[in-house]
Amino acid sequence: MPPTPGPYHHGDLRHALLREAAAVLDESGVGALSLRDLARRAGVSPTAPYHHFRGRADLVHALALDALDALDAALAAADATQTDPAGRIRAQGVAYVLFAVTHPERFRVAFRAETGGPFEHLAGPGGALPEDAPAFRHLVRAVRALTADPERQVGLALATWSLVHGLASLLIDGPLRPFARDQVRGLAERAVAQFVLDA
Amino acid sequence: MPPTPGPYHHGDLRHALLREAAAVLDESGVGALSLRDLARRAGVSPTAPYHHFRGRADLVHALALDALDALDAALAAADATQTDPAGRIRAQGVAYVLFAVTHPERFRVAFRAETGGPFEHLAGPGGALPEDAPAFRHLVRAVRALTADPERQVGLALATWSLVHGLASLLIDGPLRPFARDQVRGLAERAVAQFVLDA
DNA sequence: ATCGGAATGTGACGGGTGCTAAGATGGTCT
DNA sequence: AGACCATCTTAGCACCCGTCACATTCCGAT
Repeated sequence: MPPTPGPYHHGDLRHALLREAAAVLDESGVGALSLRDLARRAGVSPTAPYHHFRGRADLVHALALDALDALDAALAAADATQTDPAGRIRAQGVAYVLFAVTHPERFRVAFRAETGGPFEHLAGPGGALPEDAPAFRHLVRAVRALTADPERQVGLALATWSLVHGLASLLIDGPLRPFARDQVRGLAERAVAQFVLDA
Repeated sequence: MPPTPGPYHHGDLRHALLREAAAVLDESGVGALSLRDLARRAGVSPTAPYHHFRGRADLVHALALDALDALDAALAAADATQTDPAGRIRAQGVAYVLFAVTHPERFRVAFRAETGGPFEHLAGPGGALPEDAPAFRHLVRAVRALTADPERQVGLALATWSLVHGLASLLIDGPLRPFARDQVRGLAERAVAQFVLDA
């Protein structure tokens, strides 16, 4: 007899799976995720997860959305610490990089298009800024407050986001990994400052 | 009888596997790579590849090195088209982004740390620029030619690389994907130009 | 030239995974 | 009470990775 067969219906399997998945993700990376393993951890049969996710890709997709939400929240919080537009942009940039360095796996999974990333729905006509993209909208608003010139708005927003995203990526995956955690803040601040010096 | 058993020794299996792998990578992504599948394509037994690669991760690592070499070559070529330092930096930036958009899977695999990326050996003490990092050294040289101030050298090199790397990543995986191919060049040029305006 | 080691290739095996199909169980609503 | 539906289970297929012992070929040393 199985030990503690437990109730036939788990009650909240989907969230339990997501919790376990987040733990595995943080400590072993997205490659270590396995529906069967998660089922095992949740004390449920190997194929039970398929009633809550269409497949592995769907589970990863859900994690990506969560990660993007977390990043979005961190940026919103950073944005709220400042009042002047330039300060808001700088704070968001630093927060962006710090989030990536603090939660590298979450950051990676948030921007992984392989399994149908979280930006599918944004396939609008090229040329326009994705104003409502999560983790981007706060930056757009701050830039709007900084300058009224639309041309400059697009350029500044795109450049700032690219800069911090690239810095974050290089710090996580690239040749900038050796940089210690406590240097990151200074690095990010200096990088972002190059843009918003002139209001 | 198996059709055309072929010679017992393939002769050049390692390179054959790498060629097939590159093809699979380009058209289906790194996730679709399988040693057994590659062996099948090369007309060889399922475990033959293990005599040329320690495992799947090793194969991916080799592909990453190749991809990084290709990027490095593209940057060197772009660098050579210009003579003045600012022009060299701009040309490299545009080439960087164009490479990523043209060969997204190669670009991705080049900067994938999950399976022990190609930047392992660069784990030097933090704070110093990785001068000899492939795909980075040409930029460092151009920056050196632009300004003599070491502080400014570091800032400019890091910021430029971060900018183009981030732009490339966002165009490939992120919310900037809808941007059409022919807009990319202009986007990259405008972004890079914001830095090297002042010599 | 031959002999023996090293490199390369083969087949079978254990452990793991994703995913589907068919049946069992338990809430829920009329 | 009865019927329905979501949830969970068992069984099974196909694929994969990596290791093992064994076969074949090449190549250099004697």
